[in-house]
Amino acid sequence: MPELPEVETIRRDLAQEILKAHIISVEVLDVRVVRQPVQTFRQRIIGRRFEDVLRRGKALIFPLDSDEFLVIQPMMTGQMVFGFSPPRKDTRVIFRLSGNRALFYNDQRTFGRVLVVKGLAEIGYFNILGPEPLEADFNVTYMRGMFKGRKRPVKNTLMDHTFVAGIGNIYACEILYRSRVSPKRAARRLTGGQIAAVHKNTVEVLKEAIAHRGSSMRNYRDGHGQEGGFKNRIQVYAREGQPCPSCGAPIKRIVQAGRSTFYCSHCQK
DNA sequence: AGGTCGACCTGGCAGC
DNA sequence: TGCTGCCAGGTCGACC
Repeated sequence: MPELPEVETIRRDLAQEILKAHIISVEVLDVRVVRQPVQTFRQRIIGRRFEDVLRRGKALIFPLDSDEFLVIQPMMTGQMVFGFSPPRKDTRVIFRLSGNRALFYNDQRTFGRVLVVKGLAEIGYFNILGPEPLEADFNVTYMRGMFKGRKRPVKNTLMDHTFVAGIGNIYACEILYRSRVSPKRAARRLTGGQIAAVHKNTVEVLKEAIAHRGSSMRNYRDGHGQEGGFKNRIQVYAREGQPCPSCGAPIKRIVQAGRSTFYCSHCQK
């Protein structure tokens, strides 16, 4: 599901709609996504007001006027959609807001996590997460250090959120394609030039994907339920057998650490 | 200690 | 129209 560009798009959409909105009531339609006792969750969220909408890695953070935080990790298929629409089959939580508005947490596979915490440190994810790739501390020097001595493939390293936050399977594939670096190459075997290219393309691809409101391959929808436009700019992900945009050779699919990787074996070395 | 592998789930799609 | 098997934007604990 959503990687950094998608979660950032949702964040921006919701920030336009729900700031200062009061949560009138909450309907938990599927208790599995609420990662704390539902009674506790309801007590701590009902009557509160949204003060902001933040993002860290692939998680949405909603500071509340109680100084607590509503945290949502959409995982593979979670959506956070603002509107007036009726619930869907995969709607798991409905936040009823003032003005007859609502926020729908939809999640086909129910891997997502919804909960209220006093501090973000209560959630393990935030404690192990690496730097934000669009912040200044994620520079070439940092990337050199993160690849140094790593035997594992560069693709797996890029997707490891303890090294850098927010990069998932789609963007790892696209970043390496643009960098002309093989996903199978051991991270420690990248040349200085390749590291610089991967760093530059990480920043560029993520920024471009945000500008196009993310990639809707299957389930992803933005904060208004619309698809993202970056899907049309994807060059290798989920394109097995189709011609490489650069050389025309068929895009290959391999499996690395249990995840599909798409690349051009002719262009990426 | 670094790195990989199931488990967690529902549903769409290809093939028979 | 089924059925089966495979696949899917993530994370984490178990295990090598």
